[in-house]
Amino acid sequence: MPVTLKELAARARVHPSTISRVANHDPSLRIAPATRARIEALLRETEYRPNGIARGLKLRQTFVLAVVIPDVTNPFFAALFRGVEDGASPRGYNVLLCNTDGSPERQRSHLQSLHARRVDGVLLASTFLNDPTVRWLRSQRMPYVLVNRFSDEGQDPFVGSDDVLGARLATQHLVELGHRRIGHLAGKATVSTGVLRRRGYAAALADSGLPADPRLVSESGYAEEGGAQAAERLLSLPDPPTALFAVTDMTAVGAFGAARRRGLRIPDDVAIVGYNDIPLASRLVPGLTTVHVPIHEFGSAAARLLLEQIETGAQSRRRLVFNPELVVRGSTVPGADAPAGHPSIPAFATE
Amino acid sequence: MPVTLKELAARARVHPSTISRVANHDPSLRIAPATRARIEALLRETEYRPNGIARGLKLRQTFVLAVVIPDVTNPFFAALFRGVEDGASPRGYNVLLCNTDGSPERQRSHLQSLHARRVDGVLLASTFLNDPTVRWLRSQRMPYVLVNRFSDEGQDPFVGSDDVLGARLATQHLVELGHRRIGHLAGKATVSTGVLRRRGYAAALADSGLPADPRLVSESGYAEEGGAQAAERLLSLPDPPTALFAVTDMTAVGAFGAARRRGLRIPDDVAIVGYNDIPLASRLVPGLTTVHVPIHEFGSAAARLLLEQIETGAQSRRRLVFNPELVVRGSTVPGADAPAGHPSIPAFATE
DNA sequence: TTGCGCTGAACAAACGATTGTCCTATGTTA
DNA sequence: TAACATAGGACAATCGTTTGTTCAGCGCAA
Repeated sequence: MPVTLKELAARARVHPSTISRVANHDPSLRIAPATRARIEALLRETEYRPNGIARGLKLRQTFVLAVVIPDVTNPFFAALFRGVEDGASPRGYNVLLCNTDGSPERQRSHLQSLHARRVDGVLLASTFLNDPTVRWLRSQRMPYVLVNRFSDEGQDPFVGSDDVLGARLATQHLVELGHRRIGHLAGKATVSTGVLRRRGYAAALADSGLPADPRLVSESGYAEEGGAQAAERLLSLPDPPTALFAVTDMTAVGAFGAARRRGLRIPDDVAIVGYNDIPLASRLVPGLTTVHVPIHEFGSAAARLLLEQIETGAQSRRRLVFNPELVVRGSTVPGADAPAGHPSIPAFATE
Repeated sequence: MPVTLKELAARARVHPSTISRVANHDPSLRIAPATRARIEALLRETEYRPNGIARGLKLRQTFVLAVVIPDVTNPFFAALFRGVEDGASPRGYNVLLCNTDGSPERQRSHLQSLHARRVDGVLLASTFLNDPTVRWLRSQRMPYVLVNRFSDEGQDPFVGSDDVLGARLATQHLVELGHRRIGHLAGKATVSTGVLRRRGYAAALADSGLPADPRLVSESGYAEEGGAQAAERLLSLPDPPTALFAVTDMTAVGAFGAARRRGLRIPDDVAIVGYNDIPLASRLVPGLTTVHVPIHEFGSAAARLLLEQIETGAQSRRRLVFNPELVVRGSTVPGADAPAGHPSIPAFATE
C-alpha cells in the first residue's frame, strides 16, 4: 500500500494537514525551516504521491478526459486520439479511450459510465445527427466537444472541417479533369459528414451544369467493406461512372479493391477521390487523391477547447472549422505521384 | 451536479445508508416493501448513479485499467488495444491509453501518474529488457501484465508469441525457397522481440548450414522509416541478400519501399517476410508473407490475466505464449496471392 | 408483567486528501 | 508588567459511499 498523509504525519510528528501543505507548496503556510526540511526529506524518501482518488473526491476534479470514437483501428481515429493525448498529457490529464463500433447503444452506455466516473470532460467523435446522447450530455453540464461530426447545427462546441467545401473541391477536381459521370460513395444520412459531403458533391455538379443522377449515389457507410460494395454497385451500372468521390479514405480503399476486381485501371478507367488524407492514402499505388484535413490537429485543438471549458467552468459553443485542401495524386491524375524520395508502398490487392 | 445519496435520503426520509443498500441490492438488508418501493422509484426517477470517485475511495477499486504502448497509430497496437477493451469493457472496466513513442522517460512518467490515480492494473507493451520501470511496477504491487515484449525472462505475467519459433519459421521458409543470402532487418538489442527474433533467424540459418554473415543483419527499429533505411543498407551491399526477414510488418513495409525505389521486383529480385500479420500485410501488392500472431487475442487474453490478478488479489507469473504461424503470400512466392478465379494483379504495374 | 426476538431502520466510522479556522507559546511594545 | 502580535502548527469539516453495529418499537410467549 502506498504511503498516506496520516502515516507521514505520524512519522514527522506533525498534523497531516501540515504535510499536505508542504507537499502542495501552500504559500499561506508559515512553518519553521527545520520542520519544513524534515517533511520535505520524508516526502522524497517515501516518494509520496497524493492518492488521486481522494484528491479527486475533494477537489471535484479527476484530471481524466475521455475520447469516444467508433474504432481506433481506423487510422483516422488513431491519429485523432494521438492529437488529443498530445494536447492533454502535458497538462496533466490522462485519457480514456472508448470504442463504439458505431453503435448508439454502446456510445450511450460508455457515456453514462464516464459520467459516473466523473471524468472531467469528453471528446465525442461518434455522434449522429440529432443525437439524444448529445442532448443528454448538454443537460448533464458535463464538458464536451464534438469532433469531426456534429449533432445539431451550431449547438455544441465542435472541431472539424468544412465538409461541404471539401466535397466540393474533390468533385470540382473531377469535373475539371473532364469527367461527366461522377459517382458518390455516400456516408450515412444520419451523420453530418455524410449529409454535408453529399451536399458539396451535389453543389459542385450543379455549379458545372452537370445533371444530378440519383443512381450515381450509393450509400457506403464509412468502412472499407461498405465502400467496396457501393463501388461495386455503381461500377456495374449499364452506364457506369468514370470517377468516384468517396466519403472517406477507407471507403475509397474499398473502391480501389472493387475496381481492381473488375479489372479496371485507376485512374484510366475510373478515377477515385477520398476524404481525410490518412497516412495510408499517400502510400497506395497509385496514390489516393483526397481532401486533406489536419487530423492530429483536430485532436489537439479539441483537447484545448475542452480544457478551456474545464478550467473556466463555462459551457462553450465555439466551433473550430478547418479549411480542407485537395491533394492530387495518381488515383485521378496519371503520374501525379511524387516518384522517389517518398517511401510509397504498393497498392491494395483484391480482398 | 448529479444527485447524491444524502439528497435522496432527505427526499425519501430515510438514512443515506438505506438508499445505498437498496441501490446495491444488499441481501442483508431488511426493509419494509413500501419503503423499498418508494426508494426504488426515487432511484429510477433521478437516474441515480453512485459517484465513482467516492466509491473508488471507499472500495479501493477504480474499475479503470491502463494500456501503455509506443504508438496507437501503429496498427499492431491499435488492434491490441481493441483486444484489451473488448476483454475489459464487458466486465465494467474502462481503459486509459498512454503512448510513449518508445521513450523510457515517458513510459516512466505515465506509469507514475497511473499509479497515483490508483488504476486497478496496467498492460504494458512498451517495455525494454531489464526495464527498471517494470521492477518498480513489481515493487509497487500494482497488478500488471506485459504484452508482446518482456523485461526479465519469466519474472512477469506475460502474453505474447514464441518469437524464436516465429522467426525460425520465417527464415526456414526463405531457405526452403532456395535463398542463400538472407538478410535480417533486426529490432533493437534492448527489446526482447528484437533479440529473440534475431536468435530465431540465426538458428534457422545454422540448422540449414548457412553461414551467419553479420553484414546481413541491420538494425531497423520497429517503424517503417527505420525499415526502409536498414533495407537500403543491405540492398546496396556489393553482394546483396536475395531475401529479407523483417522484425515487424511495418519494418517490412519500409523494406517494400526501399526495394521499390531501387527498382527491385518483389519477390523475384528480393523476397520479404514480416512479423505480426497486421491487416495491412494482406493488402499490400504483393501480399506480405508474414508470421501470423493473434493480435486482438493478445489484448483480450492479457486483459483476462490482469483481471484475474485484480480479482484474486494475487500476483501472478503466468505466461501465455501463442504459437505463431507462417502465412505465405506473394512477397515470397509468386502468384501466392492469386485468389481462385481472379486474374492476379501485376506487382508493380503502375508507371 | 417481564423478557425475548424480530423488524426496520438509523448511526457512525472509515477511505485519503484539502483548506478555513483556531489555538498556544514566544517575543515585543507600551 | 500587562496587553498584543506573530510564528508555527493543530483542529475539524468536507467530498460521497460503503458497511459493521446499534437501537427503538412491537408482537408474542411464559
